[in-house]
Amino acid sequence: METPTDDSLTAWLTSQPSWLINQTSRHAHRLVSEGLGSVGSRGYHYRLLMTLDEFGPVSQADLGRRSGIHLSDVVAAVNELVDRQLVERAPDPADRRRNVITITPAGRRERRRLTKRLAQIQDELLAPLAPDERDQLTRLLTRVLDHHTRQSRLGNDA
Amino acid sequence: METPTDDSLTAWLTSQPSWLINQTSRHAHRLVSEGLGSVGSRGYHYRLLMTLDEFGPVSQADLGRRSGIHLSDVVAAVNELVDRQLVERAPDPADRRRNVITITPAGRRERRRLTKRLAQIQDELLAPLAPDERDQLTRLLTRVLDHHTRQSRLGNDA
DNA sequence: CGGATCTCAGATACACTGACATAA
DNA sequence: CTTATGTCAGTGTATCTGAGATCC
Repeated sequence: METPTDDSLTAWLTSQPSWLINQTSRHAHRLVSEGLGSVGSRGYHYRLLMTLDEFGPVSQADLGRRSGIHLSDVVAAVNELVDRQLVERAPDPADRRRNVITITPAGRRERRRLTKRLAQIQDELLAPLAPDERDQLTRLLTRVLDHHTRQSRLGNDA
Repeated sequence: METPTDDSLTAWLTSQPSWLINQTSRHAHRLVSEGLGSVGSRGYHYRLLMTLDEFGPVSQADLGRRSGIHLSDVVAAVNELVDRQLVERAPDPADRRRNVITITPAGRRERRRLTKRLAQIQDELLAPLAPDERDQLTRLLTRVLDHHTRQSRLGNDA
């Protein structure tokens, strides 16, 4: 399969891992967007609520680093979460540059609701696979992702 | 792992298949974009050249259906391919609504060049996996993707 | 008429860049 | 002076929506 024949070009392309991963990602993204969107949230909102519920009140810069969301996007997403009263933004008296973000009880409920929804989505996404196959896929993807995450970090920080 | 504990929320999230697939897709997409971009092309260009080289001169609507690219995006991408003289656009005398798109010899050469580049990229993408693991991953993703592609088609056409 | 084709303008989600003011 | 923080405006990409003109 290294060199495709001229009468099976698209068949070759659609069997390449990069194509399979990108197309599957489209479906995954669609399922997640519909799932979270049906209750008024986006991926950024969920990731921020998860981070806040686990690591407690933090500054926006910390929030961005821990969640992997760019600082400028944290600003916009936190604005939206504040509007929906799922988090609170307050100046840090100890460091007046900082805004401390705190999740509210309503935010915690929303976070739990979205978590349940996301768990259902995994089931839809991997519907054709048996449980042990799902584990296999998870392990393989984890290794691929770890590899590239480490590669990226070599150039970015440290 | 159905219900995450409160002190491992982000660990739970980053082990979910939807997250693994979406993040891996980002890396795959980056590798493909860099690879094709280094020779002046994008994914759309490549997919269109592949489709044209396999299925011969076709209308833009057909091109969109066969390549899976939205018609409005076919228009823009074909414009760019015409500018680079990789394809030719000519009105269909038999049906004056249609534009018939034909790949040029230069387009064929470019298609072969991009194919070789893309094969290398698969290797970078799956670097941490052994050959049999790569096959496993390909098979699992193919089944997941087939399932959702069929699901989508139930609502779209036919 | 209904339907197909092509084109363009715009929207979305995610990610990133640059500039700036402010404060440590 | 340098660095960190927060904010805003803007870029880029893959995808999709909607409107309109044209033609079968």
